[in-house]
Amino acid sequence: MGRMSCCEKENVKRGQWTPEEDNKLSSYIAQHGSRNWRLIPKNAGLQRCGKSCRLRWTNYLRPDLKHGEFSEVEEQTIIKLHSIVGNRWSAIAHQLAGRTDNDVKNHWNTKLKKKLTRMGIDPVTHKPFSHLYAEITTTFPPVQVAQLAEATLGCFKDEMLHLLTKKRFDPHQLPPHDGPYGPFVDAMGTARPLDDNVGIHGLAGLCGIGLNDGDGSGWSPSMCTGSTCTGGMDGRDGLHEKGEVDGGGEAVVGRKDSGKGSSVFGSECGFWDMSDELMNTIV
DNA sequence: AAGTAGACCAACCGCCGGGGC
DNA sequence: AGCCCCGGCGGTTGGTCTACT
Repeated sequence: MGRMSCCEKENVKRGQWTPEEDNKLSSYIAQHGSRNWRLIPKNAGLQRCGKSCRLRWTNYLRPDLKHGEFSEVEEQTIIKLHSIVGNRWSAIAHQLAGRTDNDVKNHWNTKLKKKLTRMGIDPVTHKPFSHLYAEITTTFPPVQVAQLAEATLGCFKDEMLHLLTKKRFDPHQLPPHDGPYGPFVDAMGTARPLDDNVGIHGLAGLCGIGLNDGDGSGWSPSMCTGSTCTGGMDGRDGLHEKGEVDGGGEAVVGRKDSGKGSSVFGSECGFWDMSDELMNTIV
């Protein structure tokens, strides 16, 4: 039995905020500040939980917020920062005056992810799909390539299927290998044997797809969120959050302790050129 | 005109870390 | 040291709007 959420403890209202509630909250905070969110709804005469008030204030009512469309510059900034810090929306939002983490997250999920996909770039790894395709076809036998293609349905199916139908797997082009299909060459160019529990899952992480262990029957497009790898890795943001691959390259994207980044994408993808100054402010 | 699907976004949920006791 | 509360965060949900059939 878990602890009740703050909104369950009291008889509080939920759902959309009314203009009167907004007025009450805004005027209370203007007078008394925003310390102690637990007391604010009580003192302001609101039947809301403190958490809901805080969210309403930080995401909508704060006077310094921008509410309009994201500019091209803002979008570029989000993409660049996401390529470095991953889904750390608050860190990204701090670099954008007047934008909240919720704004950034929503904009990423609804617009930018699709934009990158249309450009042929995997929004999870920020690598071109062609790069991923090369990794797939030089690493896996045809059966697994087909499975990957199937698992990719629902994620980036158009891009991947196009690529996967252009070239077939050629076992003779495999590099020398230690494991059943040779070492898994990850995003960092680091060779990993498949039996170290990273191989196919690592690739799945690169593709943003989820995989099951076992007989292969668990392949399912529904497992794929498009932005996170929900199977086989850490279930959250596998490659990013865990820093699965050591050595300090793309795979450190999103690591909270990452101290690198400015040149991370520049050489491999010819992609982003993040200034160290900007990096230092967010990492 | 009605129904449906997809896009968008505000709000909620659950987890985590920090601080106070 | 352990517990509790609070605030912050990222992921997810659900309502509304719009475009399409």
